[in-house]
Amino acid sequence: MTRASSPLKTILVTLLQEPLKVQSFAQVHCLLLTSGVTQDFSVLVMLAEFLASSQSPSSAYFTLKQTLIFPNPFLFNSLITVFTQTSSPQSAFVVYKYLVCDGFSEDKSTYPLVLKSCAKFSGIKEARQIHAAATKLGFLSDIYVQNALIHVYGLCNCYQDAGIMFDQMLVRDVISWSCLISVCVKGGLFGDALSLFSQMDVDPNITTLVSVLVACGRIGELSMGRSIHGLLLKNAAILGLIVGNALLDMYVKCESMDEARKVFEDLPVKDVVTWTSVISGLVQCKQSREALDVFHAMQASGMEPDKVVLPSVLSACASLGALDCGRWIHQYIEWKDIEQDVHIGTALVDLYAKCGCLEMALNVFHGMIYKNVLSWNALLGGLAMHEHGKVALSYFDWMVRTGLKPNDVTFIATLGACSHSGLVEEGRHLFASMLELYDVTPKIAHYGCMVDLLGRSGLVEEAYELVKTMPMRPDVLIWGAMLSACKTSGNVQLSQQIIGHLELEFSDSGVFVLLSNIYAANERWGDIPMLRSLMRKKGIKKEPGSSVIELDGRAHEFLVGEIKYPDQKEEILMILYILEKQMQIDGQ
DNA sequence: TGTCATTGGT
Repeated sequence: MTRASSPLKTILVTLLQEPLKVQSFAQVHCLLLTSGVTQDFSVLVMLAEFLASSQSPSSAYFTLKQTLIFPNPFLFNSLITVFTQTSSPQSAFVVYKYLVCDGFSEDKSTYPLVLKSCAKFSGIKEARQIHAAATKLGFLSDIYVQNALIHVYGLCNCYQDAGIMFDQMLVRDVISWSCLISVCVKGGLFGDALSLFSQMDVDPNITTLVSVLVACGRIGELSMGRSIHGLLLKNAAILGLIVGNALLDMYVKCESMDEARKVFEDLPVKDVVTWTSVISGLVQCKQSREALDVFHAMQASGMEPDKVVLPSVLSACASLGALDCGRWIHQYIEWKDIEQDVHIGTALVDLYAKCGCLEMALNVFHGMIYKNVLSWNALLGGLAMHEHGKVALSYFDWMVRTGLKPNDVTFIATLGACSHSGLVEEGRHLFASMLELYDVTPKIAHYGCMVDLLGRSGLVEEAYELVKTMPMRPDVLIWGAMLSACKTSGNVQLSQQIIGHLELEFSDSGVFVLLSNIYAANERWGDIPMLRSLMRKKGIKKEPGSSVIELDGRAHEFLVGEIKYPDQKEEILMILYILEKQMQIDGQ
């Protein structure tokens, strides 16, 4: 091959590395064509990469075609590869179409490459065309093509086609198995993924094990996750970052935080994914204070938070009422120009709503470009909590008008809003519409909302009728709501019936607090020691009440006894006070 | 020169 003079090549290579305007590229292209550099393969590869990253697929294809003396599949494959990596992977398929129309210059490597682009833009129609062409031209027997087809069919939710491809293969390698397992995981078919793993007749590789770990985490298969951990340790002394992160997240999802912490501490290198897994895990396990501590440690280590970790941190702030910390994060998002996607927006709405800043919650909510059901739920929950029943109902109507389908949480929030604002008729109507209009089957929590709504409005008998006709067994929350209703209306007789159920079935300290509340409201002081001895007999201990306050941006938890009157727990404290007093009287 | 892998909110 004739090599171009080295200085000219250097100049051209430099020019190709610059982001050029089309006009000046034309000049560079002239130089390329006239200098003989086009016979230098490495320059041609650079040209192909340059074209795909800066021009339309048609212009890139035809420019490359003009430049080549002999058509070369490798260079067209480079075009396809680079287009696949851009934000418009469809362009890769356009290049493939031109290749097919010209009737030359594709090879067997073209098929996996262009199928990968289809997987990226979910082009099932395009993938089927490629499948047909590969069959016709005899490329289907290539294991790379087969594996790529399994992948693309799986990602386009055509699991049956992926399975058929897999079954038709005469020889399957570890990639074939990994492809099918990973598409099962992506499609939420975690059980299928694990069953495929158990059927594997070749040794799994690291990638396979990562997919299997994800499946274990999602269905809480802790023991299998642990055995994969053992398998990994046998093969590598130190876990790589992706494998370590997958392992860590498996323990997190299985809520085995001690093991998760151990993996976390042993990881020699941590990235933002590592920190995110631990923080979101702690939030899910209701350890929000620890989550904020880890977040502060993450910042101290110099790791920059991103748009994925921040919703979890905001959620921790929301559940602790750590408004200052949440506000700081909101400012940080604006300062660092972090994309305010639907996750971040929803987490901010939730934070402000839970902390009682409804105006801010509404501001953020209305500023969101895209809202999903969870965004509306966060707002509705906030409105419910702060007794804006009518406003919540109008937002509910608005949500439905936008075409979004409410889910079960939407109804819990909206029924709760009715309950807190005493909107009985509206609540009844909403409850009836759940299944009828929105295809959402009422769960026990929805019955709980209705019992609460009716009970708070003094309709104890109607609430009890509803409990009796429920399609499921009433749980402790339902009876708790009934007892509260009895307390409000002073219906001791009905409460006795309910207590009968409770004494037999439940051992929850909250119910006993409610019971004592009823006795106290009816001045039945004599029954309280009976209650207390029943608690002792059933081995029930009252969990200490707790509250959290924020000081200098840090959340601090206080147990009962450490501070005198944590306002949120005032009612429980009062009851405990009554119980203690009664004990003192008994003792005298 | 081609096929498979990690983190998110009510």
